[in-house]
Amino acid sequence: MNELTHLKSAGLKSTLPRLKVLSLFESGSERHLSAEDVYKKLLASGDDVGLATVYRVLNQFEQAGLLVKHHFEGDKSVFELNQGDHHDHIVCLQCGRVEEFYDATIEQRQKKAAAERGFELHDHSLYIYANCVKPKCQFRN
Amino acid sequence: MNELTHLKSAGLKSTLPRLKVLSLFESGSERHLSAEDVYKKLLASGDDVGLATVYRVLNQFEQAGLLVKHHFEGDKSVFELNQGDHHDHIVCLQCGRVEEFYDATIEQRQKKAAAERGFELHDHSLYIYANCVKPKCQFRN
DNA sequence: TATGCTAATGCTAATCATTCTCATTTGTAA
DNA sequence: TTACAAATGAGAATGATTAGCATTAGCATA
Repeated sequence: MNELTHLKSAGLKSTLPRLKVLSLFESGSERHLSAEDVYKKLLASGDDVGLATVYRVLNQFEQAGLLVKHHFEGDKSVFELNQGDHHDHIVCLQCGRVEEFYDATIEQRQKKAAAERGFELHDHSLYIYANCVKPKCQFRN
Repeated sequence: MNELTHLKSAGLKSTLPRLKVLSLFESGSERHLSAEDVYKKLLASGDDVGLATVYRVLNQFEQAGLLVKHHFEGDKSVFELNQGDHHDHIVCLQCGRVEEFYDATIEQRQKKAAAERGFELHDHSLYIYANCVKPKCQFRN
């Protein structure tokens, strides 16, 4: 299933801005991008889409299930391609690097915690804030 | 250790706005309050402090370790008294009710997940979004 | 392939939470 | 009581995100 099909099946017209945003995520240079990031990257590559459009498209893609939105510490939200595999995130407080992880036990205990208290689990967000170490960590970007 | 001592040991002058904010949290009518909430409650009880002061005081209290700040889904942050016991939160998507829980296994697996990937865990945030059921849930407030 | 309609885009202005500025007021230590 | 730094209050400023609206571009049809 390619970009075009993705858009169609989400009931979205295949427009230039949408294709560009989508292929930016699929190019995979960086997995987690904010609206601002996307906007700048597109400008840098000569494609000029409006910032408002970027916001709109990102939200539509999230609704359509093509992207997932996250709120890391701080204010702005970031998006990543939805590849069907749920995972949580570890964020380096110094360099901002993000690593993904999945822990079946944690998932299961959450479900249990909710159930025991009479809640029907809908969703959850788990972010681990940490410091990564020498080779990988590029202090403050 | 009373309010005054708390403030002093945090290097904060004992001022009227600070005492009022602190006792609001200690009165315990509601555990999780946003800056706006605090502001309105103070106004309602005849104490008029500026909104800017509320924000300042809340942040100082957080730095001082008297309060803990959370970012539930949505935009505004909420604060709660820091009683030393770390816990996570389940938030009802319908009525907004918040319940706290602690799961040692989850805590431990998080530490493990970070360590295995070469991170030094500093902090984490875990929110479960769910729907609570009949008796307790007051749909949409 | 040309036409028309609706959805999409791109500005700019508006919102909302939060922070900053700065003149005025208030704790507090001498 | 005095003096001074720290704290407050009001409103302006900020930063991310959204809304409003005139213009443009997909896309289905003739």
